[in-house]
Amino acid sequence: MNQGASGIELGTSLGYLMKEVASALRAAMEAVLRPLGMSVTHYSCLELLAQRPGLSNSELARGTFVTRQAMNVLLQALEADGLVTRSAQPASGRALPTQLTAAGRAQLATASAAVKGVEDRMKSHLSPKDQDALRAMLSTCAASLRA
Amino acid sequence: MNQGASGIELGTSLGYLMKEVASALRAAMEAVLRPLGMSVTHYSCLELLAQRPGLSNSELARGTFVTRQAMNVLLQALEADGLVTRSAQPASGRALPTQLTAAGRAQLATASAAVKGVEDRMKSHLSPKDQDALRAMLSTCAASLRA
DNA sequence: TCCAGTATGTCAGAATATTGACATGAATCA
DNA sequence: TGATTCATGTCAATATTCTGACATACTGGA
Repeated sequence: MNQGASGIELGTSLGYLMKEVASALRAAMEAVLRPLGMSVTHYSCLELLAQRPGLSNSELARGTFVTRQAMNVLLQALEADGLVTRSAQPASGRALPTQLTAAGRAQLATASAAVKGVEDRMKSHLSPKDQDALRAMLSTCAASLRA
Repeated sequence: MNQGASGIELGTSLGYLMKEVASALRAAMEAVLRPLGMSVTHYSCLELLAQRPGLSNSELARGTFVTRQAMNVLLQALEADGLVTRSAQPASGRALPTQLTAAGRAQLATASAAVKGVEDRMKSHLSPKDQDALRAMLSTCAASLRA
């Protein structure tokens, strides 16, 4: 009697569960990254850049799920700290390719190991088959939401 | 060769996928709630309050995954708009029970239907059995992260 | 009883992200 | 060619959330 016929049952809502896991994951990541002096977005940017060197500001923003304005502020800080470098001249259009420096790679190495520990803990009670199934369903959900 | 042995493979990382779905879900919710003049947290608070009347500020904060300070700011706005009422006297301790007003319930009804549409779209390509499996695995992940 | 530990509400300041806006460069098309 | 549309980088203002801090209220044990 607590919710109407068209309401959402929080206890069984996939959306609520998704938010719960995402929130717990973010909190766990913050807990291990804070001692390293990094935020989640900070780490995400470096990780993305390590796997896809040369990404532009806008591409990094999309890959880390923030606006390009927010990523721009972050990139300026990362560049000032000597963790990344941005080309002075655009290779094409206005996009400025970004690369990790040696210092950036070094900082990332520590953070990446810590974050991997968190992710391992998250899936510690899932069998490899379960993990594959979860991956597939999450991809399906993401695709459905984009449509 | 893009990442070290202990690195995270973004393309297959459950954590990254989770963030992707949560981000897409939040964006979709914002898209339908904005025309109604509500934010996601605003909606979440009303929904939680409808299903569990009398929750305190701190309990609402935990249920919507924000700090109690942020929820406090939101509750003051909701109260000023006549959507909720807070007891003047704590029933026990310092916790002040909160209730939805008729106006709050009315606003929630519209929003809840819109959000249900988003959630339905998200799971539109999952069978009922898949949905149960996804729920179970997400619960497992949340429990593992809390531990 | 007293005290340490925990939970809550709330204020203030700082950090972070978002929306809005504008100029620039490329691509598409009539 | 010229015009339109789209993507990008960036600045400014706003909004939202968080961290830090403090007082208050309950709880459990010495």
